[in-house]
Amino acid sequence: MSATRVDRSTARRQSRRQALLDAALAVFSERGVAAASVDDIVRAAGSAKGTFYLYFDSKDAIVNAVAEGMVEGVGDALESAATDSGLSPARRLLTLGGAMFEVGAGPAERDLVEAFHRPENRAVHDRMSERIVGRLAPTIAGVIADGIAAGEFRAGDPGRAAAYVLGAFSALHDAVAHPEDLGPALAELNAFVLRGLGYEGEVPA
Amino acid sequence: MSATRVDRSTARRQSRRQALLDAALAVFSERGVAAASVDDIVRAAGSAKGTFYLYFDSKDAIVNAVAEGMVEGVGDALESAATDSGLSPARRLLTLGGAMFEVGAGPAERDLVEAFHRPENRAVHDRMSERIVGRLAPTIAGVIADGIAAGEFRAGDPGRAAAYVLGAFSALHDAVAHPEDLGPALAELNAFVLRGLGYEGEVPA
Amino acid sequence: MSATRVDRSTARRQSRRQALLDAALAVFSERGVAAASVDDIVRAAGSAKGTFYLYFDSKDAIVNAVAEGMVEGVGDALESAATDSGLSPARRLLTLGGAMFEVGAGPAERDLVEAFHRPENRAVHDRMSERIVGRLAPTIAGVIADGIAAGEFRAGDPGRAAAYVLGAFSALHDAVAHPEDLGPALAELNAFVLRGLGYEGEVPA
Amino acid sequence: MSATRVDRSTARRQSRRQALLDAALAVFSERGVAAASVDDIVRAAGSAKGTFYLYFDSKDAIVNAVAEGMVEGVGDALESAATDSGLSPARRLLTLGGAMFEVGAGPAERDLVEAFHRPENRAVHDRMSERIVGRLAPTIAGVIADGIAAGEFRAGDPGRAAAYVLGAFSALHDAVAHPEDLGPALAELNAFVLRGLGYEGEVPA
DNA sequence: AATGAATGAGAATTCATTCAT
DNA sequence: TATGAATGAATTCTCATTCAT
Repeated sequence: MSATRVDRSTARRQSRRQALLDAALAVFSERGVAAASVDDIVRAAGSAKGTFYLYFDSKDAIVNAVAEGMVEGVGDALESAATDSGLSPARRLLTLGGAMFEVGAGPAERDLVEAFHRPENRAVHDRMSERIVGRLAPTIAGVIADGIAAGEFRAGDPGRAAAYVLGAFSALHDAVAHPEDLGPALAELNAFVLRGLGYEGEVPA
Repeated sequence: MSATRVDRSTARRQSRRQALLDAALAVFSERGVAAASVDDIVRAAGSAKGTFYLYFDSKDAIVNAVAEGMVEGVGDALESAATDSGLSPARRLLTLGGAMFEVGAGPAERDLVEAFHRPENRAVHDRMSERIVGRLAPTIAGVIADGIAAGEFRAGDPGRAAAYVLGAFSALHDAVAHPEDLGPALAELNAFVLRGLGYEGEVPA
Repeated sequence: MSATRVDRSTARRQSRRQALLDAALAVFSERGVAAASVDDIVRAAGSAKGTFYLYFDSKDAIVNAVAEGMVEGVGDALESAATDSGLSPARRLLTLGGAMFEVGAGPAERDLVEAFHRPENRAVHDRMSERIVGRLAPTIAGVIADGIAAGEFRAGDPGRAAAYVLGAFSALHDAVAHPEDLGPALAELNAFVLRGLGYEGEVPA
Repeated sequence: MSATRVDRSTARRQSRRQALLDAALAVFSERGVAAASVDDIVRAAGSAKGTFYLYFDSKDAIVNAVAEGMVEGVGDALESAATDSGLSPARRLLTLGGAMFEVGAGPAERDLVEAFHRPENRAVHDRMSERIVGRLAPTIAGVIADGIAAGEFRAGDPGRAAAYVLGAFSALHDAVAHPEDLGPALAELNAFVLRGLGYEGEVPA
């Protein structure tokens, strides 16, 4: 009984928190992060200002939480993809790139991605990029090192190569003007990256 | 006489404006753009707050002007390099990349570049990147198109390829941890980019 | 049966109330009254916020209740001492002063007294002082009037004299820097007060 | 010319500041210090909220400034009175007491004094008392020590005696219910204090 | 009785911008 | 042109109090 009540209240607590996160996401994409006020967020979430501070210590905290939320889960998936020893380094790299692109591209965040391209919203975008990049760079460097060892890639320093690969991957969003271009854009990006690393085989689909 | 006076006052006007720009640059690199107040800027410039608004319409305007100032000049140099028909597309591309890296690497702006890598300053960093990118992307796309036509490059859509190239170029700063790594890092980047575009010749130094 | 149950629940009710009072006392002495939030109090009491309002109408109410609690009991003792017709007015006055000093000097409130000397806590200190003074002033005035009638004291208006006496008594805390000074300080205070009232006999120990 | 302009602007600056101080004084006496908001103050001063922060760093700063302002000047007068070697210690002590009573009793602060007796306003009252007492206690102790040396007073520790004297002095406000009682009240207080210190001569008028 | 999540009015402070001099 | 005092809307955050469970 007590457990049930706790569960229920935990559930409600989580949904409140989630409602605030969702609202923040929405407001951030509409107004940009800097311009978004806590007032905007609670208005969108339909809760009182005080409630906000029940769940987040500060505005900064929710910005981080939003970014965190977008990175969360993806990180693990990426790493397991990257370390899947059953695949060749080239494949693993592409899997990584694909997964990376998925970040923030969930059903509800579709238009957020679009919104992040407006200059005033770059800040969060970058905040997330930093987290992702910070987490991915070593992983990618590892895959590249593997590829070099396997004779698949030619590259100088794997760490630096990882930076270039990430740079190119990050540009995908900029390269895709219309959703229908995504397929070709991704294929071209894959080819660009693999060839850049000295891969000479066929580029896997 | 009148002309002289106007000139002199124009000159003074320009130096005032420049003093504000310099001050803004200094303050931005020290505090970050968002945290920098107009007060900070005028204090650093040694002028009154009202004076600021004589030269700039808003704080936003000076941020743009600072970014503009950093891009200014470089743009033309880049374009002329990119369109120098005496060079092969591959060479032109690398020249472009090198020039791009110079942006904001002048003597006084050395630490500004460093500062722009601090997360809170990403906004301007991006603002400038956007301007540079906005200006460069078409140029690069043109060079790539030339390269494809010349049979030097293989690539799908030149516009998208330009985005990837720019992405990789932008990552150079991230890749270079210590100044002495710049040489190798640049060489590797050049190779990465040219190979990524399907270039099969020797990578020019 | 019913009576027993009521008693038991009354008892529990009282202990809850007391727990809140104790917690408030503790929090007030640690943080100061203004800085202490209802949250702090209920956290210290181990009860829920709503419970607080079951026992007290407002934060203000518990502040008064804490003050009341410190005065409570002492008041009666003071009055009976003051009206003990077996003693001379001078003695009765000194008894009063001694009793007054005991207020808030109980075992657990030792550091509270110290805390009340910190400027930010003056508010409660005064709140209590007011209550004590409000209750004592007439009593003291009565003793002084008795003393005048008995030819022991010389003073103009007994009410005003009572105020001065209370003022001097209140200063005892300020006068005692170290606990070991208390003895001499009290003796000097007694002498000061009695002589101030025109008492010319030997000052009783 | 420049000097004149500076003077004028300094003058205006000072008057603005003073207007805020006056407004604060008024608001404090009406609402109490804790309940008074910066909004209340600027509304009363007829200036904008930002202006407030042009002159004071924080709400706390103006509270201190108000207290300071009330103490200011009086302090010096008190000390010079206390150290006027042409007077006997007894006289010097009474002069001190009289001067002390003047604090905050200026023309415009008349009702402030009254207001300070309402419980919620005790905080500033105390803030000022502290400053005054902190400044006066050593001075008074010095006068008492002089009096002991001169054979005029009998007292144990001059420092402790000073505390009692200050306590009694402070009670004057409490003793005076109606303004017309001030004369007799003061005379009685003087007698109380001097006798308390063992003074056996005639109490000076 | 007890709980604690929710409330929302209100507080202090900041800062881009204006304007009288 | 230059000044800098004045402005006030907007922002973040607090906390006493309420109320559904």
